[in-house]
Amino acid sequence: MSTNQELSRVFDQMAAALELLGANPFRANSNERVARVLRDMTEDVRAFVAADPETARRRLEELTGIGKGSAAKILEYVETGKLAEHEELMAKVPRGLFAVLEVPGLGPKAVKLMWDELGITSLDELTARLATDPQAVAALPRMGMKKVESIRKGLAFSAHAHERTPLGRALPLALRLRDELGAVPGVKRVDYAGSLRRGRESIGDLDFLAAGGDLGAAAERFTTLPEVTEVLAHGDTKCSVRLAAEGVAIQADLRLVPAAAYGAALLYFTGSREHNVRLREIAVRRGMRLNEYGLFQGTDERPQDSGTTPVAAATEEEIYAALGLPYVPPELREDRGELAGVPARLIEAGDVQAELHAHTTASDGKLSIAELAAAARARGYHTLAVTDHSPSQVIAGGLTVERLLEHAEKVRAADAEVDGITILAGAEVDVLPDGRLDYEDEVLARLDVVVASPHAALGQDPKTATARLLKAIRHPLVHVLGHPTGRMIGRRGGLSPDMGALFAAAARHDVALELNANWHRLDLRDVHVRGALEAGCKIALDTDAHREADFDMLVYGVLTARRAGLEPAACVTAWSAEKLHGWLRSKR
DNA sequence: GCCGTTTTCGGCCCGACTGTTTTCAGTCG
Repeated sequence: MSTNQELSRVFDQMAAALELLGANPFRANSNERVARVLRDMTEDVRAFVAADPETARRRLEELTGIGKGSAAKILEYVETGKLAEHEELMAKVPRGLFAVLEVPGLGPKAVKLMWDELGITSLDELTARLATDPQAVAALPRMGMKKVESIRKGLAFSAHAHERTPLGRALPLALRLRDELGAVPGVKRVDYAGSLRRGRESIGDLDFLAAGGDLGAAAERFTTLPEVTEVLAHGDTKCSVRLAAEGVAIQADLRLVPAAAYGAALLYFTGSREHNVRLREIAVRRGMRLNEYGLFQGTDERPQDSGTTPVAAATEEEIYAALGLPYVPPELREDRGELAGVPARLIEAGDVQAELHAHTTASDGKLSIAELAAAARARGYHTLAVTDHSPSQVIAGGLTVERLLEHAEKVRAADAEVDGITILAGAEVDVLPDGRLDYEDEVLARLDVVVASPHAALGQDPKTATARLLKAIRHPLVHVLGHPTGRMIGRRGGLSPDMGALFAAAARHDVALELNANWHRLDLRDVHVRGALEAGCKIALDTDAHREADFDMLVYGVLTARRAGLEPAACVTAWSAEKLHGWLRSKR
């Protein structure tokens, strides 16, 4: 685990402990915020504290959400490996209570009450007490048998409560359901919102929003879809169901909203929660009130109930404008400083014109050179690099030097034959555990494109991993560092190198960092792409295609890239043929 | 604990829903 991850856990634990001890809730909240800022940071705190502690302290204090107190705590933890306040708090709160706090329906007040009055300090103790003596729990203030029942249900559900669905499974399902709902007569508009609309790499549940005439029909359709396994709620303005389809089990909500307030509702249900909080704070400062019904003049409670006409409500754009803010695309709504300014134009799928990372049947792909080229050309690409695996990838059919050179000949022959696209001879060469590459330099020099990627020894410690990847970046024949961490979402964490050092080296040596669009990977991840851009790096948005349908993975990479603020100019695969080819040749 | 284009002190987003209540606290998103 990186130091940033360790620290964000420390602050999260302090926040939970403060809640359980009944401290000032705003103090607990600010610890949570520090945890989030640390999670989103692209730089390794350990590295920049080591470089110069006083500069580090000043730069930490400049971050919104981190003040003098928290900055000092971060330094204390990095320099000594522990934090006195954290240890004091952990000594006061039994460890098992943190798991109890995770049970849906149980919050800090109820957990503290059961701890104080009944001595319950773990999930096991809670389960046992509910089995043997539910009346004792029901008799506590503001409890009752219904509350006991809901805790029982929450306990049964809590093992799965935090499971998230990968973006690549959630998006196709959501698109299909959106189209089904949109086809219901009377429905004028349907969108998915929530973390899916923001393009997060994994999704908690699906949120749909509908407006139009007969919304009862939309609700009826939604709750009787063939994928529905359970209807959780079916009201006038909201329906909730559980869905199972294509290996995905997920909760989905449909909200029915009036067309006049569609933008306010879309803004509200898209989130993130933290972004919405910032917007409402700005509204209050300007003497207005923002909720899911609109932006209202004045700060009265529930202005929508008194028939007040909102200042803005129909579209998201007019709400941002009325707040005096730039329109923020959904992917950037994470309270990571987006209200201070957004990129002029985020990258779109249509901007991508080249694929620099793709495999054929020569290694582990499913397409011939000609088929791969046809698939790339069909998507309007001007350039395709054929980059099969190197010898260390035995399972993937990595090519020996002899086979590689033969393969490159065939690629060049295909390039001469096929019109409308340039086919380049390349390789995805392994970055070996010690940072050497899997082909000799004289072999690499004969290729048009070299993508260097780590595949093995992904459990290396951060220091070794940093040295390994730096060596690959400094190699003069490398164009792209492929899926730099090697992580697989939900399966393995991959390498945790010092990203700041990688970004600085990649910028200096003119190596593009890959954003691998395959939804199992999304590597680099969003915050790392952002860090890379801040350091002046180029990004190669690639699909790592092994079969035709893999080209469609681009959409996941684009969403991730947009979350990082990527503009077309910084993306080598969005460049014109002339510019891209010139850059590739500059390394030969 | 953090923050400031009204503030360095006194605030800190907003509404729905549930279950417990005679007016509202707790939880959730």
